[in-house]
Amino acid sequence: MQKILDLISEEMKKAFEEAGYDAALGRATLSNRPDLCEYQCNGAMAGAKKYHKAPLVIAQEVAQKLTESEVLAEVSAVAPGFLNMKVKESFVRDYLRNMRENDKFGLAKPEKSKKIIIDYGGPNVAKPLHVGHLRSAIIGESIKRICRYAGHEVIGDIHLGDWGLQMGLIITELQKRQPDLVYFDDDYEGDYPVEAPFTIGELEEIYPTASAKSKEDESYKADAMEATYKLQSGVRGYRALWDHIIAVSVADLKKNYANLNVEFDLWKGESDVHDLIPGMVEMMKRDGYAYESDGALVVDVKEETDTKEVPPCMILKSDGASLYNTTDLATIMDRMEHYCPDEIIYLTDKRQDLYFEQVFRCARKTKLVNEDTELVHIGFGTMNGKDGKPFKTREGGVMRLENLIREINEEMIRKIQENGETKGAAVDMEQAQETAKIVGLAAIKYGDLSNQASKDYIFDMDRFTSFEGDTGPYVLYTIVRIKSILAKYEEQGGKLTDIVIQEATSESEKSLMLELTKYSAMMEAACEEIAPHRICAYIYDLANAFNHFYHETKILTEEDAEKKAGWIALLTLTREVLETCIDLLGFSAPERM
RNA sequence: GUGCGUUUAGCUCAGCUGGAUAGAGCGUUUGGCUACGGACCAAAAGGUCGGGGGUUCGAAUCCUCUAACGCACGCCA
Repeated sequence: MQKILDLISEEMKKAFEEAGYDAALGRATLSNRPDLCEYQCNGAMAGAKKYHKAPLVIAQEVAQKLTESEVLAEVSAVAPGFLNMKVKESFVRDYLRNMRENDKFGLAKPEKSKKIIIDYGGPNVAKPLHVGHLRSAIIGESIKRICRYAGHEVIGDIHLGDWGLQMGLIITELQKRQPDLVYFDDDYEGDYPVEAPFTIGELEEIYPTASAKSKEDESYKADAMEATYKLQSGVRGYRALWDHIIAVSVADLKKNYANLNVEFDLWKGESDVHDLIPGMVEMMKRDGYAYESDGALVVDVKEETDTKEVPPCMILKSDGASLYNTTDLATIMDRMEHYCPDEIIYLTDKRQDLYFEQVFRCARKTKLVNEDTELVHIGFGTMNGKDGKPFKTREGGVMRLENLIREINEEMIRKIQENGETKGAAVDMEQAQETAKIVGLAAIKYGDLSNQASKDYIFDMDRFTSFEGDTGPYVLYTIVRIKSILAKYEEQGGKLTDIVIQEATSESEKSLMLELTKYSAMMEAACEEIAPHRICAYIYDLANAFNHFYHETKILTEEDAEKKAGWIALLTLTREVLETCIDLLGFSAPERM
């Protein structure tokens, strides 16, 4: 299905051509003066020089050709040469009817369906999630859903941090505390227990303790490095212990991500590519890419056209150990082999921009990726507190994600109760909690996604949880309101099937309809630019347009049955579009709130 | 030092790829509840788009210089 702007442009281009001008001048755009018109075309001004004619004359000639248009109701030429247009009610009606009948409201399929891997989340095992993980999860999940909806094959991979020194630290601390565990007995040959010798709570306490000790105590650190080495070289007991750590930690992570409505297709980690590293390093040396510099193994990634200094990409540290770069490169190799994606998208903090530039260049130079596989880094900004500095707890520590979510939920419950009380209705606590969870998540996600990902943003709990203004709860409220009307219509014996949208009979109705027609163009842009914030801006406008229409129109008491049914059809489409959009943002609407 | 990013209303942010009078929300002021959900709607006030120069019919948007702030620049991830 063609986008509405393309249809209007086509009409315009024909008119330009008929009037003897270049058709390309006929490109129509949305009006930026809604008080004057709905759409505009500035081609007459652009063509003035080429044709040595006053722009207004050109515009008038073109407008002349459109008096019989099926699409445009009004076309006027205005000084200095604008073409102002209004579209026909029947045209809009037909467009919306088509939207309802088409899959995805008529969104065109991509020219080529790509296979895309999205690498997001990136938590470390045995460490609690904190607010720093929030953006990667929220933005990554939304991008995954948008790309998938647009028609691409998308694989989301959590890319766990599960293989570094941190694992050695945990094992070391465990050994100090429980030296008698069979895992530490080198002579033990039997099966290891199925049950882990620790809980997630203990694990989360062990890591920071061990980390602190290793910073103060050299010999402790040496032990941890030794343990890391033994783990990585496959010592049985260490490996079994590691399995426990992963299992306990992953179970907890799954629970936490599920609460965020975030789902990964793959739970791979750094450990999965450990065995690939020696071969990869060998290849890089053999093919002459890697060389030794200051004891470390590096690959040059400078390019002639660089205006900045790009340091070489380090493959191995001077002690021979692998590092982040190494596992990332090996992961690329692994992904190429198993999935052969057209594109890999990484979501991390934007401070890692240069780092990814190096890794991508290195992967290309050493031919780890196909030439036509795109590597994309999407760097997001920092989540700041109201003071404009990185978000912290009141005490100044790192805020755990669970606590942040709990605070939001408590605030939501308070608001729901308040509302119930002012209405005089009894508040069902269980239902209130369920609703608070849904609305709270929308508040957090909308608050994040409505900003451009690459920018820092201020996390303002009061603002995000408000039901007024440009917020998640406001959008949900609008959806709930529509649902409520549709339910009443059915109660009154109306049917939601076999009804069709009619021509608009009021300004506010037409505005709502025109807002709906923008859907495809918005979605294409959101996907192409990988920009969830466009969806947020759109549903906010759409919700506003609906509320405006709603306020002016008595729907259920309308006596003309066809008109009433047309409105119900319009509401149904509005609801479907809104719900589709919020699903792509990663949240949903409750039945009541 | 080099590079990247940011700078738009009191605050938080948009600005659809160069168009007319730069838009929202919050906050402030004002009006609307005999309710299809007022958790809403309507209206007002509020801006030399960091600053200078340039490109052109026309610039928040493109080029250039400049300022402030943030970030990154080989053995962390």
